[in-house]
Amino acid sequence: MHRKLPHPNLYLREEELRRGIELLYFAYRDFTQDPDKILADTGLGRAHHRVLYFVGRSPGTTVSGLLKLLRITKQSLSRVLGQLVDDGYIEQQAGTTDRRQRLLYLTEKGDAFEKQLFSTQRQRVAQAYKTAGPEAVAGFWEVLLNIVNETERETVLRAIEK
Amino acid sequence: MHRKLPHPNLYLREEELRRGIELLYFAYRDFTQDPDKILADTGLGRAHHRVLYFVGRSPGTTVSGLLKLLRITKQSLSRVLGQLVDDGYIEQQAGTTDRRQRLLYLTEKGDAFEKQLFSTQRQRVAQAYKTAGPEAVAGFWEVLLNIVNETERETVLRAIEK
DNA sequence: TTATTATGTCAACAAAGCTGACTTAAATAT
DNA sequence: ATATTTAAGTCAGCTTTGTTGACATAATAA
Repeated sequence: MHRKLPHPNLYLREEELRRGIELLYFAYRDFTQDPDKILADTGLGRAHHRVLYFVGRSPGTTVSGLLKLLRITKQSLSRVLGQLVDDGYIEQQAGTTDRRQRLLYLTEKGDAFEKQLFSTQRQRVAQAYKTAGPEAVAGFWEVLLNIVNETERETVLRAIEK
Repeated sequence: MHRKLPHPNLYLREEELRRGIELLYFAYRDFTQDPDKILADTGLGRAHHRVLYFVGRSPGTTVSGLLKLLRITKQSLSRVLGQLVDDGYIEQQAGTTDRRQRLLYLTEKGDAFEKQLFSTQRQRVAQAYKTAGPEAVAGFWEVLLNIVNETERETVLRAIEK
């Protein structure tokens, strides 16, 4: 594994920090483009994808759980979520212990669509994992996790907060 | 270094792919928030930051170079770039060999502001590099680079296309 | 001389965020 | 019991940042 390592004593140098920033920017730019292409044909956008993704990842999550996770306002979420419900991608159920809550679930249609969107990113990420190898993947996770706000790392590892 | 590795034969499993997707999303979400806070006080936004960043990174880049790099339309760029020029963050010089080109440079003011914005991200990324260690950083770069569109990896490594 | 290229501009529109004000129903606290 | 807080939703209007389409100017290339 003759992988280029950042110099042990110099890995905080500006050049290496900027490389990380740029890679994060370009990787994010390209990895969102796959689902965006599919979404363009439906009436939905990237914001809808996020909601589909996280509801699929954590069925039964609540509206306020999603709000915290996505860090947007309820008015923004409401618009997007309303469309997803109207179009039959998401179902709402009143909470059992707290009936004010709306527990969110993907419908079959929503599940199928999420899978379709995921499959494009799956390919891209799988190819990257495969090319880079398991040790690189572990490093990738570790650095990204440490870039996330410290207070939210636990939440991120659990994928979603209910 | 008892780092958790993805299982060699199973590293393409869905769970591990979704972990990568989520980490990318959350890391991006949090690492953009630092400069956004500063930008909120000026009249500028994230789009302006990107232009400042890449012009600073590659002084003398052209308008069309930026357009390809950022993958936005010239009308979008024009609005943002125009404000940066009007506000004295960026200077334009006619190209020497091709006088139609506008070569872009940060002014002193622009350079100072870019440095201020960068410093917030620098801290975050430096801490993550330090915590994760140099091998992890190498893996982080390698996976991210492989997530970028294959046709643009060279460009990304050169930071910017002129 | 003509066509193409680099840049810029006007106008209109869309996605997705925001603030502020207000409502309803259910759960909690006093 | 009553009052307060919480979860969710709604209406209205605004901002940022992206998009199309049409057209203009100056410089380069054919």
